[in-house]
Amino acid sequence: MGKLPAKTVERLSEYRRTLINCMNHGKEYIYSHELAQFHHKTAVQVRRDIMLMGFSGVQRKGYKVKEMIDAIGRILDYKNGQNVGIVGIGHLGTAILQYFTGKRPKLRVVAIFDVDEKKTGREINGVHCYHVDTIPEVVERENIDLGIITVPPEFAKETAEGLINAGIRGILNFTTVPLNVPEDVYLEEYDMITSLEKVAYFARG
Amino acid sequence: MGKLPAKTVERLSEYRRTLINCMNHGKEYIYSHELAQFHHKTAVQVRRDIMLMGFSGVQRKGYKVKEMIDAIGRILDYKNGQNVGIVGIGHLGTAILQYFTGKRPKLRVVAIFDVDEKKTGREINGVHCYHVDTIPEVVERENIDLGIITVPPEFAKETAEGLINAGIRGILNFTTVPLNVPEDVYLEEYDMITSLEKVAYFARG
DNA sequence: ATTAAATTGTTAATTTATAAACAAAAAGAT
DNA sequence: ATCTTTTTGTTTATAAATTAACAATTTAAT
Repeated sequence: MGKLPAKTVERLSEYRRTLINCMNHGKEYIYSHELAQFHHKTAVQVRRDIMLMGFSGVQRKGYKVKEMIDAIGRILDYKNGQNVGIVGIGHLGTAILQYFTGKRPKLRVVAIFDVDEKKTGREINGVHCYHVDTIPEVVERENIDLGIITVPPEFAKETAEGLINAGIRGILNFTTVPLNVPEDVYLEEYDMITSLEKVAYFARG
Repeated sequence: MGKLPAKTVERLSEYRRTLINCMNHGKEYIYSHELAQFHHKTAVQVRRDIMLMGFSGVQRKGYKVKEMIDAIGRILDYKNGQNVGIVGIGHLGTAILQYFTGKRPKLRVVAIFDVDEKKTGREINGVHCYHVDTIPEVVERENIDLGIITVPPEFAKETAEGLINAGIRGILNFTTVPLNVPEDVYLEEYDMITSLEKVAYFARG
């Protein structure tokens, strides 16, 4: 099946977050305009995204929450799940690790890496912490597909290279250093400073 | 002066990051295609962004790094700077705080807020930690324009309301809960799960 | 039953964002 | 000096994303 537009994928992920919350509150159906309001989007856009993923609602009743969660899962989740490794267990790495535990069963953080001997060899949040030097073996053995990089900027490049050589398929880079990856590795970069500078720019007249 | 497109503002912020790095390495001029390569963009886009902000380069030599940093500063930085408050000093809040210290003199983290008595009343990374109950006074007294929310999801809504009532102009929300803000408050939301789910989706065939 | 109101699904239009194209100018080579 | 190459700046074209428009359908009300 052909890939959906990146923007639609992002929104589906956001919708699912809200839908799960709705389900936990016992909500059975949801209208496109309700979902839209949560995410500051238009109802048309929500319906269009839903159409693109091949799901259908019930006219005059909206979308069945539980079914739609499953439908998004069929798009976003890989059959047996994907394994994730986090490199750099400082504050940011730990925040991400905590964030994930128990939230997305199909995205499992199965290993974390650091250089600090106070951390390596121990478990943090139920996940074993390995030394970064063991990335090649551990990525192979634990079948890790995706890497999250939260190391200090000066180690960003070599960390990425290590992960790529170990056979990783996707990288989420939180360092301030832009990376280069081969064509067959998907790279996503996020810089908090940019986000805040954007807020700062638009938060004034 | 009219506002630039949001995408251009984001890229200018990213360019500046790289330019500062170039300057620190003694680089005097940079070509549009060099800057483009760093950020996985096209040279045309870089030149267009530069044009939109009203800056000019030197033909056959490129852009003067130092001058361009200043030019971006005239766009992104507010005259006397803007003050920032972080609410929630868990791992994520601390990571952001560390990230910022000494990096952007015009974006000053002047206060952090928490409920934990082990943290309130003390200094963390050189910034005083206040109890969240004192947000109204501290925001007023310290002239805080921008708020970063890194509290547990169940407190996201009330935190935002508190900041808004205290007169904040912009919010960067890192919680998993979508917020609602009045028209005159700029809101930016970021969810790590969405980023990783996007990577997971595109990192497979 | 009939009508009115509400909501989905989809096509068409619009807007925004990106890329292509190319003139103009500067540097260097001949 | 003249020509060639390189790179900027800007316009025009293309592509992507969003919004508008509206038919189809269902529910509820009269």
